[in-house]
Amino acid sequence: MRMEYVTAVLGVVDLIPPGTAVSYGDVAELLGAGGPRQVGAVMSRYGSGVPWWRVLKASGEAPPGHEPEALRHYVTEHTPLRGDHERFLRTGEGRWRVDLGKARWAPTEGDFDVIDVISDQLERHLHRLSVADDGMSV
DNA sequence: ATTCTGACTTGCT
DNA sequence: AAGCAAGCCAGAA
Repeated sequence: MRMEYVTAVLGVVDLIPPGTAVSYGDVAELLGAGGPRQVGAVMSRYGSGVPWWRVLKASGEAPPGHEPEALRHYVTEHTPLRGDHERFLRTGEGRWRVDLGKARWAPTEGDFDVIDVISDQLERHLHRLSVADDGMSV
């Protein structure tokens, strides 16, 4: 995993405000690089320092293995939820999801400016690498 | 070069 | 609503 990609992803995740969330695929799209699985890989290994619970599956399911912890955050910051999360809190049973329809983060103009800078930097690095690769491959 | 793996997505039952 | 198969993207072995 290129560290430039990692920092780019984390940079975007840091912008996501409390009470909102986006899918892994959304982050990849905002970044204009990589795919959902790449973003997932970054969050899995390097996401501990950022609001990782605000990035989840497109279905609204919390990051695998971190449901309880994530749910505490959602309740605290009033993230729109669907399903019986109350029961999940009490008994650990029951299905629930973040209601991405309502919770999906809509970046402000300022956010987009920051995102543009981040993705531009990333693209420069990637481009430079591809040029280097071409030179070495012949 | 191949094959396997994974904090993914989408489309179809 | 829940499960499944394919597709997808990169990194690792």
